[in-house]
Amino acid sequence: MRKGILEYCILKILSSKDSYAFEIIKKLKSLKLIVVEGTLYPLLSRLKNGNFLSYRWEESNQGPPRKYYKLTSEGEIFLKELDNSWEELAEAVNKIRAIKKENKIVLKK
Amino acid sequence: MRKGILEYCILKILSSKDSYAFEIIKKLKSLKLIVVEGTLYPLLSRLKNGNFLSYRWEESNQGPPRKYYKLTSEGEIFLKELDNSWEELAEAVNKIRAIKKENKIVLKK
DNA sequence: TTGTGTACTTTTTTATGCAAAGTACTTGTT
DNA sequence: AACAAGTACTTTGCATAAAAAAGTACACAA
Repeated sequence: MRKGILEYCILKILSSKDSYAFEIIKKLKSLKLIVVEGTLYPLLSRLKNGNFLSYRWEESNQGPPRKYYKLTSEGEIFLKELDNSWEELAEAVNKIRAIKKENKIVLKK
Repeated sequence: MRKGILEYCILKILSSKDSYAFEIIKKLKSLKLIVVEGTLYPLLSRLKNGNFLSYRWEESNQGPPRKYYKLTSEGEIFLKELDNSWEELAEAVNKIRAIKKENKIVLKK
């Protein structure tokens, strides 16, 4: 439904610190959000193609080079929109969660 | 991502009161969750085919007959699972929302 | 040299959600 | 009588998103 929750999480994480895919996956896992590579890499590419992210390569001393992603100014604006969407969604769902069970009328003998 | 938010909302609404599609749409709209028929009807069918819902027909005095959906016992169990999923998701997202922007070291002259 | 951990990429499948168009009943308006 | 508007359910077809799966490649340790 209101798509973009994962996108929102990724952008939010990147807004605090430039990061690369593998690190993002580890962070999400530590927060109990299972995300696999097959989901994250295409998502990052989409965000980059949409001009919400840019990247640079950096060497690593323990493995292959890393692609560090960074929010663009468009990305920051988009992040604010997603922030509002999340609040609206959470509010709506919480209202639904608060719905009381309707009392059925039970006829006494 | 963690699919099932709409499903969750529908089941939760039905758990409080048997209802029909048109009424559910109106309720969701009033909560600012835009849902259209093309989304809801197939979703209700899927839930029925999965044995989470059953239905009965009821005449209406102002329009065509209505299909009232009702949670099955399997549906109640599924609803509890979705309830947990939502809590986990909301908790994870809120943790991400709380991430502080990293201070960049600025060298003074 | 074999395995493990790191890291990115691509392809394929599945499911979700929406747009759009269609059927059909009731009530009110011209 | 004809038509529009509101109610109510159904189906089809498309676009996108997420997951599964398989692949490439580097570093290091046993």
